[in-house]
Amino acid sequence: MNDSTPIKRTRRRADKTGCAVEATLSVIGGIWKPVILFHLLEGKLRFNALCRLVPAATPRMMTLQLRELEADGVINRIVYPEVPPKVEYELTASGVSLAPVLIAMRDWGERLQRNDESCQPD
Amino acid sequence: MNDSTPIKRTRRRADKTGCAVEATLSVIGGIWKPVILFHLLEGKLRFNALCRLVPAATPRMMTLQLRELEADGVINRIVYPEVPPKVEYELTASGVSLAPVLIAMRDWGERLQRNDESCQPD
DNA sequence: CGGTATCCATATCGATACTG
DNA sequence: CAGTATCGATATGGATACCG
Repeated sequence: MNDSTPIKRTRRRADKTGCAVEATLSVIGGIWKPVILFHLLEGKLRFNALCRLVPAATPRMMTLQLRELEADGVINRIVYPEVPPKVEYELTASGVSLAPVLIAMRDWGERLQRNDESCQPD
Repeated sequence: MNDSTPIKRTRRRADKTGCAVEATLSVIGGIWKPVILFHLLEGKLRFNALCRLVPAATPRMMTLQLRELEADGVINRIVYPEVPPKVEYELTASGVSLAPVLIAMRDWGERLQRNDESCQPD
């Protein structure tokens, strides 16, 4: 099943054409990115923990998304030099500042889910 | 029908795994969708007007995205039966309720742009 | 544990041309 | 004006296997 993102990395153009929205999309515009960030709002998470929280994203995708988020400065990758390996991901200050966006998305999604439920009981 | 049956619907499950965020993404999770919706916050817009506001999106993509947004009930497509053809798009109540998300995205994007600016003066 | 590399099917999207 | 059709290039993302 493919239910991944049609989204590719939006350009960083998001220029003065008036769309600051595009700028934001260039950072969180991958399907799993907002979800990942949302989970990280609650605190640091290890790679596998994230994979478990977003089962539809393969480890490969998780890595790719994580790398991009890191490159965009919204998350930190913390490597603990020990055996067995331990890596944690956490939001940077910039990432934390995305909270309003993520919370708004969650809120809206919750209402959507309620509607879907009443239409398609599962 | 290769391309006309496009854009895999991002999973509507957004289930109880805790990710209402995914549910939202299933609706606005197309690159141009948030941008389109954002512009529509200011009022109805005609097809070409939207194309002009989002130059990077080809008419083809614009149509595709618009159709999905319509199918997801966040915009209305109003056809005026006249010559020359006139079609307007407007947010539905559901679409309007996305405002907090869109505004949050714009706000965050504006700050990002300021940062980018200070790094890459144009 | 936390990845990475490769293969490969498919989806996505731009360009172009055409229509009612 | 507001699209649609078709072609083809490219990217996306799953599966699998393997490594430090």
